[in-house]
Amino acid sequence: MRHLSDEPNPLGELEHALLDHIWRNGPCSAESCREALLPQRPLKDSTIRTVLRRLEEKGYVAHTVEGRTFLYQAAERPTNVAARAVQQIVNRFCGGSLEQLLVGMVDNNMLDRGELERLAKKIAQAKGSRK
Amino acid sequence: MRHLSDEPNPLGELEHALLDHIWRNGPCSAESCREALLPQRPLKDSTIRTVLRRLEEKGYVAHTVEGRTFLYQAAERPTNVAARAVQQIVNRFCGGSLEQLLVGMVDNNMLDRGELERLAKKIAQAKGSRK
DNA sequence: TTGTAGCGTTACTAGTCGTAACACTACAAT
DNA sequence: ATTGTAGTGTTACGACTAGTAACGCTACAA
Repeated sequence: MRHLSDEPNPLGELEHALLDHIWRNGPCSAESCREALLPQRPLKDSTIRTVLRRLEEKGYVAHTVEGRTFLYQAAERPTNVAARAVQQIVNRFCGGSLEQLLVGMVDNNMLDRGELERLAKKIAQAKGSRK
Repeated sequence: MRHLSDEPNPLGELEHALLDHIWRNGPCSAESCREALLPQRPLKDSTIRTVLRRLEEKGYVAHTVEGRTFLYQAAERPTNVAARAVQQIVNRFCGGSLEQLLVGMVDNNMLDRGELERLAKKIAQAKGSRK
């Protein structure tokens, strides 16, 4: 019983591996994806294609037709996907307060306060000069 | 085929609702949980108890016995759960770089650079005086 | 002594993900 | 012209998860 108000799509492990490959390598055919994963996971081509189609249904990738071949490319930058996922978490667990989340990360020694400060400065600067 | 290297447990919607209730209200019996959710979700008591047990299996809550009744209480603070979840996301999607994540959030207008800076200061300060 | 509150056990259902077989189509080489 | 094949679409099956719940057992209270 999936709810409509759910967040826009968790990724399975293989799905993630494929998406990741596309993120790293840019547009790929199903076959090239398969070859890339071969050492880790010897899978049939139909498997790869099924998963790629699912990734497309979920909106993570899109394909264009090149000759007879589908070229899959990422629909979004990974950091954007991550950002939205984090937003969900913040809403669910931190009452919408990003600050609380960051405090929690400090508590869990995932980043120390110094680093956080440094990051903030860096970003504030970079943002000024970028784009 | 669930993988062992998976993150330590996604929550379903009802699971989350119950956990959230416990977070807000402190230790509760199954029955009090059920009553609290009644308006939104009229569920049988056995349903509530099943989900609470699953939450316990997943490590989100623990129970103590009070007379004949189980009192469920949160095993962890929500911000800690959130922090770990975010860590997963950062690893998966941002190459482990929290900075990239934050940049993404700025790009998506989830927080502006000013706010980020302000947060960093606040946290750096609070951390000094707290605990 | 019996009703009932609260527990444990078990189960059904729908959905997701990993995995894949099979069938169809169009081009390429014989 | 025929056929191999690369690439596609369709369909499916098994494992697992989450929502939902029935049922049965036990101990206290009236």
